[in-house]
Amino acid sequence: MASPLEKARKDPESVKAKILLAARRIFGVYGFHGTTIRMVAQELGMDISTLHYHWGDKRDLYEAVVLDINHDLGQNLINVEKMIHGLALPDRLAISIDYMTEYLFAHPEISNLIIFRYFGKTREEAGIDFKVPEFTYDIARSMGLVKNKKNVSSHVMLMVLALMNSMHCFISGEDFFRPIVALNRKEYIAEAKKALKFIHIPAFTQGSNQTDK
Amino acid sequence: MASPLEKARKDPESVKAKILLAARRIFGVYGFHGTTIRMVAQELGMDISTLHYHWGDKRDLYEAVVLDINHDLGQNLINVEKMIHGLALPDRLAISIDYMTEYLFAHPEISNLIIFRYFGKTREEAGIDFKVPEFTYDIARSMGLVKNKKNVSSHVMLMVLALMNSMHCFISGEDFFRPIVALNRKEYIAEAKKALKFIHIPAFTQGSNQTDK
DNA sequence: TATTGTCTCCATCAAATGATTGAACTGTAA
DNA sequence: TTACAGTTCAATCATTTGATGGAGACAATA
Repeated sequence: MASPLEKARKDPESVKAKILLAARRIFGVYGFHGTTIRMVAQELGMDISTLHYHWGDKRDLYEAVVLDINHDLGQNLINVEKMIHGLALPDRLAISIDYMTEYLFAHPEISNLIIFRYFGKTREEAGIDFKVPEFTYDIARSMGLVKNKKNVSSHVMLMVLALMNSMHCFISGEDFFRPIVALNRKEYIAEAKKALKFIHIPAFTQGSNQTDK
Repeated sequence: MASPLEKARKDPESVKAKILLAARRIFGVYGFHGTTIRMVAQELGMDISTLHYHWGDKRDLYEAVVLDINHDLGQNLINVEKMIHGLALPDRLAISIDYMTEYLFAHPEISNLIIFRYFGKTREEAGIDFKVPEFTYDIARSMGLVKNKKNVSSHVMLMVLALMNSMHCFISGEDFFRPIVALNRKEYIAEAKKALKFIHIPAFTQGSNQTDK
C-alpha cells in the first residue's frame, strides 16, 4: 500500500531513504539521461538489483525524486510564508530571498533538478511534474502582488518566475560561476544573496504602483 | 586541413551545414546524453554512418555545435557593442536587452545549450567550453561598469551573470512558462523583454553609484 | 569506356545500460 | 530446529547506442 517514497520518508535511516538521497544527488548533477542506475548503486555501494528491489525501475526512482523535491520545496515555501506574514513588501522580499537562498544552497540538487525540468526534455515525456505554476501563483499571492483575485497579470507572474530563476541559477551554477568571480563558497553565497536583493527588491517595489498596468 | 565546422560555415547549403543545424537543434532540446546520433540522423533523413562520414563521432559533433554557438554569440555581442557605443547606461541596457532577446528567441538552442553547460555535467568532462567568463567581462566593460581596469568587482560580475541568466531562462523556458502566463509567442516575447528591462535597468542604474562598494 | 573520388546506406559489431532471475544470507516466529 | 519473509548479490538477458566495413550509386575526367 505505502509507496517506497512514503516508507523512505517515514524512516530516514532506512535503505530506501538512503537510496532516495543518493538518487537526488546524482540525478541532480547529471540529469535523467546522464545518470545510470549503476552510478546510483555504486555511490551507495550496493548492487543494481537491490535498487530494483526497493524502487522498481529507473523512471520510478526519478519520479520519486521529483515528488520528494516538490514536497520539500512546498514545505519551505509555507515556512517562508509564515515568516513574512504582515511585513512590508521590501522586508517580505529580503527575508524570502535570504531564507530560500540559504535553503537551496544547502540542497543544490533541488535547483538543479528544477532547472533540468524547465529547460530540457526527456525523450519519453514524464507523467510527473513540478508544481511550478502553483508555486509561482502562491508566491505572487504571499508577496501581496495579486490584486485581482482571480486574474493575476502575466507581468507579475513573469517577475516572480524571474526571481525564482535567478535564485536557482546562482545555486545551480555555483561550480561554473564561482571560479569566475574568484570567491570561496561562503563569500559566494553572501554575494549571491546580496545581488538577488539588490536586483529584485527595487524591481518589485517600483512595480507596486504599476504591477497591474 | 579545413575542419568540418569551417566547411559547414563556408557553404550553408552543404550537407555538413545541414547536419550542424540539426545537431544544434536536437542537442539544444535533449542535451548531450539525451540525444542519440540516430535522432539527429533521422531528423535529416539520412543514415548514421553518413553522419560519421561527415563529422566523426558524437563528441566531435557536439563540440562543433558548442564552437558554432560560441562564434555566433560572440559575433552578436560585438554587434550590440557597436550599437550602444556612447549612449547613456539605461539606453545601453535597453537596447542590449531588446537586441539580444530578439536574437536568442530566434535561436533558442543557444540559450538551451548554454544553460545545459552551466547547470549540468557530462560524464566525461569536455575539453571544449563556452566563453562565458570572457563574455561576461566584455559585457561588463561595454556597459561601462568596469572602473578599475584590472579588477572587476565580484558584485558587478554577478549582476551581469544574473542579467544573462534571466534572458536565457525566459528564452529556454518558453515551453514551460508560456502556458503558465497564457500568452501567445509574440506576446510572451514582448512581456519577457519588458520584464527584463523592468527588473535589470533599475538594478544597474541604482548600482552606478555603489557598484564598486 | 574506364578510372577516380565523393557520398550514401545496409549490415554488423562491441560496449553500455536497464532489467530479471535464482541462489544465498539474515533474523524472527512457530 | 524448521519455516518463512525480507534482503542482497552474482550472473545473465535484451535492448539501446556509438561506431565501423564494405558494397553500391553518382558525377567528373581522362
